[in-house]
Amino acid sequence: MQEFMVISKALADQNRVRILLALREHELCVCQLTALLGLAPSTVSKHLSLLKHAGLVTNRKVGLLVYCALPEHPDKEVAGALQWLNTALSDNKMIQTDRAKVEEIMAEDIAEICRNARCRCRTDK
Amino acid sequence: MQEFMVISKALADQNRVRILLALREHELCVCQLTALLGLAPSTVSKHLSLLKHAGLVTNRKVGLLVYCALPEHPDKEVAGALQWLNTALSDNKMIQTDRAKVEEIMAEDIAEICRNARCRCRTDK
DNA sequence: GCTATATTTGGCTAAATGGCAAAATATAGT
DNA sequence: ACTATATTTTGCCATTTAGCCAAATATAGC
Repeated sequence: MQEFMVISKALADQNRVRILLALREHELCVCQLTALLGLAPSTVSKHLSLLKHAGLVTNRKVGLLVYCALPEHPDKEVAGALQWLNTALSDNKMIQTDRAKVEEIMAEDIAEICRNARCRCRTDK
Repeated sequence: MQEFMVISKALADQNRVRILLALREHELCVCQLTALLGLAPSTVSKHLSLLKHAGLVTNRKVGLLVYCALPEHPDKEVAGALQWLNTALSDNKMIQTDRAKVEEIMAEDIAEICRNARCRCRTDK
């Protein structure tokens, strides 16, 4: 029951749900997800840590970047959760907008994405 | 997306999940659910109001009693959620214990159940 | 080793949430 | 109308949580 509750609490946040659905299309690094959601990097990192702890996301480190993906062999609790997301939200407006935004992000230079994510709220040069 | 989030937040509490799984077997009134969970009636009522708002539960009033049940024709978001609960938790220990407890509750006199629910925390006669 | 950069961790604040008790509401029986 | 009783609403408190910034960590390139 504990495992299930960790998963259901992980799904109880819109930004985390958006992350999971974005990862259906592509493996994405933290700064790309930061660009998608428009949040502080530390906030996104915390969301990802929670999702990972729930078994909903896996990590792969490549140089400085941490790439996130959906698990390849999820257990039945996780698989059921992801299936629910798919059936309930595949045709959702916000998710479709996100999908388009992810395509833009994939097209851009990743260094540029990371820089923008980091400096998002600075006013000084 | 808003509807989905209401549902996912409704599932992010253990007691609400227990309610939903208990209702698979029998329609139950508020005081029977109160007896099952061992919470204050007002707390259970709040949980039920939330579940109802999410479309996960329906109400039927019979005299003084309010009977709760799973929806007969859920939309796809709700149906997917209930399906997830089923696959993830059918063989869960706590849920099986709850099932047994519900059988006991069904066997008892309902007036007695209600009285105990109401007086659960009084120390005086 | 030093610097740059992506991510994580820690500390903080504001808002949301789950719990209870007490009061209010609704309905049945007298 | 009055009483009893099942449920809901309201008000309160303690805990959790999502967000940010600043500091710490990890890795790559020099």
